[in-house]
Amino acid sequence: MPVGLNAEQLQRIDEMVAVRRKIKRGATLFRNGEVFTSLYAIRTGFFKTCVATEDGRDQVTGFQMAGEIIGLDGIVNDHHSCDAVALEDAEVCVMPFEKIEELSREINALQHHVHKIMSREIVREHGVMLLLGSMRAEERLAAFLLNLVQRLHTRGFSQSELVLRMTREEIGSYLGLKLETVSRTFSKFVEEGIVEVKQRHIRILNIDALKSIVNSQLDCNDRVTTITPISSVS
Amino acid sequence: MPVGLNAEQLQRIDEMVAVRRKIKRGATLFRNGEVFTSLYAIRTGFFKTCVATEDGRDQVTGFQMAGEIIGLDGIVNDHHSCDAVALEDAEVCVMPFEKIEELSREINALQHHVHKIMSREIVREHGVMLLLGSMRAEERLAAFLLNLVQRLHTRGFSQSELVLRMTREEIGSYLGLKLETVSRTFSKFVEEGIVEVKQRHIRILNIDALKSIVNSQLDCNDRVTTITPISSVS
DNA sequence: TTGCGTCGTTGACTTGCATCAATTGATCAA
DNA sequence: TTGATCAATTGATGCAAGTCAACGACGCAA
Repeated sequence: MPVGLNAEQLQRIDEMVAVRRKIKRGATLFRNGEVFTSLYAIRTGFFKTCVATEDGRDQVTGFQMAGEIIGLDGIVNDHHSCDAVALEDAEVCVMPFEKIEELSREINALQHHVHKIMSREIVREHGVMLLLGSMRAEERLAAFLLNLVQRLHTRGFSQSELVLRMTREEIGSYLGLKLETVSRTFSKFVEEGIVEVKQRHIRILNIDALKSIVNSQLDCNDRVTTITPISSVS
Repeated sequence: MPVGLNAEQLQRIDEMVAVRRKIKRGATLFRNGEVFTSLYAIRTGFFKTCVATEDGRDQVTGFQMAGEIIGLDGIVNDHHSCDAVALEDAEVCVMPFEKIEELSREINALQHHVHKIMSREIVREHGVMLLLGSMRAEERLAAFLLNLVQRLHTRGFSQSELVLRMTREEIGSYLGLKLETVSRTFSKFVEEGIVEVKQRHIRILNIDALKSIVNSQLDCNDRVTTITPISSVS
């Protein structure tokens, strides 16, 4: 991950991430309450993390894909405070946190890398708070799709097509909406010619329309005139 | 902060936090876009942090008080991604992040302490996501009050009385509600005898009622019968 | 004191999303 | 294939919170 390391340092990092673990679809990598020992780097597969209240409500706090780090929530109290569930068969690198701390005392680049990962997660969550606190259903779903497709694109996938690994209900939980609202909003986007939806297969037809939905509710009246000419509304 | 350090280590940490900075009420400690150099430990005063979209909406992401650390958002990109505004005259310790990294390579306890602080922030934000994603107005406000009073209590203040340092609008922004809704919800709590409200002075009359509001929407029908006998409804 | 600006409360009305419910489509095992 | 189960769509209806607006309370400066 970091660059500019010598052979010995690389070797030691390699050793740290040597242990792998496979998780079947539907199984949990860790659960709320379990003792925290390690962070996990996702090699393949797709996860959701979620927190729950006593009374059974739960909230998806994020979806994680290859290359992302999972388990940071466990550091504070030596116990995990959320569940990590595989949404498809997955494989992770197990990185014992004590090892990480030990190595990052010696390798400055690793130390800083770890700090960045945690800070990035904090900033990501700020974004989610903004979404949940001030956006309307359409904006939330548009932001969600843009975020997903962007992350997939950096991993070499298409900019315009994606396969959702999660149900409408899970999307809804993440976005603070009910599954029916998610479904209706998808349908609305389809009507407007912004996306094509075949079950979990999504094709983005007008990415600019999505972007303009996200960063302006002010434009909500402009939208029809701004977007319609571009999009393929019949 | 951490314990079990020798004299020399304590000395070096003391040096790191030696620089102070005063911020007047309404002034910013840092702003979105500014270069990140330091974390700040709040000595006195009260802050809010907020993020904004291009189109001018903004979202309060947290309220911070004495003893808490602010600025973690800046680590990822070497630039801050939110604003920190003093809600009352404040003083902070300026802790250059390079120094923190340097020292925490040598002092294990400090290293782990830093990791815990970041992890705690991540977990806190999970809680806010749960609040924003799945709670109703009353639950949000009750959770907010309980959280504030609990944090104040650990700082030696009353368990039942508090002075809000922020406006209804700022509370609303944090909770994903409009200021009118915050105001109405306060009024509702007053009617039910759960709190006393005189402008920003809040007295909690029935903390159990607040707690039961937070962790059950299931009980929403029980509530009247469960709570009324205890509370001082006239 | 007066006037002014900010903050807070309350009422009347609207609306976006939730809720409830029915139906269709997909997946999979027998 | 067939039934069973789960996921997704769509419609009808209700309600919590938003919006708009008026007013009151407080602090501050002239």
